[in-house]
Amino acid sequence: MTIHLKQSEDTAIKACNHDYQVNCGNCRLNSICLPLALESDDIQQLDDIIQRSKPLQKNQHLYRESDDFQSVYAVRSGTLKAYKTTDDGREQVTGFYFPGEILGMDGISNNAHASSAKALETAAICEIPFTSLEKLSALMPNLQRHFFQLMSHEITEDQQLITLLSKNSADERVAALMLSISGRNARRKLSATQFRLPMSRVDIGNYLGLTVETVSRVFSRMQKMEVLRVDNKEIEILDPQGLKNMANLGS
Amino acid sequence: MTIHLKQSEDTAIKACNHDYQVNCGNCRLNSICLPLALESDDIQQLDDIIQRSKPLQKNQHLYRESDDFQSVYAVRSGTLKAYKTTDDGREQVTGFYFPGEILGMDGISNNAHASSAKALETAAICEIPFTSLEKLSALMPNLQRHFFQLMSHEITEDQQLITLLSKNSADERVAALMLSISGRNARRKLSATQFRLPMSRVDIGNYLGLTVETVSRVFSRMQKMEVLRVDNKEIEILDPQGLKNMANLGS
DNA sequence: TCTTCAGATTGATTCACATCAAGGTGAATG
DNA sequence: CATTCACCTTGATGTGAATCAATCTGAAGA
Repeated sequence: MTIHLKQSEDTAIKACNHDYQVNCGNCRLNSICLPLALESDDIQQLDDIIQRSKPLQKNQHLYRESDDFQSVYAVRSGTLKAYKTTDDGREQVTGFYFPGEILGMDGISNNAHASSAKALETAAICEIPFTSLEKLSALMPNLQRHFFQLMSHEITEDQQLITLLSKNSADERVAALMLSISGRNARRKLSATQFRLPMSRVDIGNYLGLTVETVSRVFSRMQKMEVLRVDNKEIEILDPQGLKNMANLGS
Repeated sequence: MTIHLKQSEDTAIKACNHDYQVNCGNCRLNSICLPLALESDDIQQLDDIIQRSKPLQKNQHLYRESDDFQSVYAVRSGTLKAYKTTDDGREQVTGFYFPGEILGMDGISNNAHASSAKALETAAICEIPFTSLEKLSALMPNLQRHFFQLMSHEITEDQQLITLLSKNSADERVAALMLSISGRNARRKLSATQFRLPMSRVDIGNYLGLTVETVSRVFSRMQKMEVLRVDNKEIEILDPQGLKNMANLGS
């Protein structure tokens, strides 16, 4: 069992429930989140525009496609998925967002959210009103730069996914996702080899352009090859190099 | 033959060869390009930071993956493709860029270009040094806003492509691309129904996650169904509604 | 004019993943 | 404690696009 791995984040959720005084300055994630590039007095100003409300429950929406765009959001704890609904009613998952990551930037272009975002588990969110962020950006070159970089990063991530969908096999896609989640855990000082997947097999398949059955078979195959240990949503990477080889991306 | 359709742009290329005094103020594309949101005296300031050099020849690179990031670029005439090279040497086309469109924004995130860009035909380019653009953006809220929107738009476009690759059949993908090109032509006041594809079948297939053979077969099928007339790179959309149905996106 | 060569088309065959179908598992609920 | 239901797994079969293999086309160059 890897319950203990989640402990630090669960604690964070509780802390936030009891203590609405959380701020960017003392946030455990400030080295990977928006404040990353700022001096402490600038952080204070950023902090002043950020709104923290009570946590989202599992399956609650943060925003819906075509909602008015007002804010971008930082994940403080929990995980969200972003998805678009196609005209024939099907769903396309466009991304998963972990603590320290920013979502909602696709809404800037049309002043309306281009996708929906819902919590995969209880999630605490920092809301950053966009007009305030714009004004602050004009005053703080580092913030402006950092936000440009965040958006650019989202573009490169999407391009990675495009390549994955267009060129890679089912095995490679799943391996790449596991490596991505592992890396994002490491960034937050959590285990890179043991973690709990916050999303269902359906979501994984949807995100990777595969069916549930295929995802399930890939996991079984990886387990047989002793690259991964899979126990429902608990994942242990047994052979990181093997997984990288399987992903067939970076050597 | 649809040679006359290209005439306005060919003329633009010649004008630019002979006349390096082109500027944003008198540019035919200023209503769809970066100056879009600006007053005329602001346009002048933007114009001052823009560098125009001699046109790129077919197959010349504008920048290469991992080149130092210095500038973003606006296409004044011609077409470019952006592509990434995967670690095993294969190529993934991530976008096509037509006149009035901005490319290079994926380089902001790491101060290095995340993809390469090469000209599919002779192309005139406006280079916009990014540090200058940043400074100007801090002074002109409209410019900052517009540039945020441009990046956000790139994100939503990439998400469209992700959905296309993940959910749609070969027929649907090709139909969607034809509609996209048609729409972008219309935006530039060119014919929405007759145009010349600037890219090869290989590039189309690569972009859409299909092989050349499949692309070719789809074109043949569309021709048989009298939705499209295809003569090598010359395309005529005979039945726009039929094409939309085929794309199976917006009703 | 003939040659060459890259790009495009068309047909035959194969294969990876989707689809269809049938259980299995475990957390939530009465 | 039994029931339900969402989620996951595994197996059998089908299929759309990839692959393999020719051939065609037209522009560029000798």
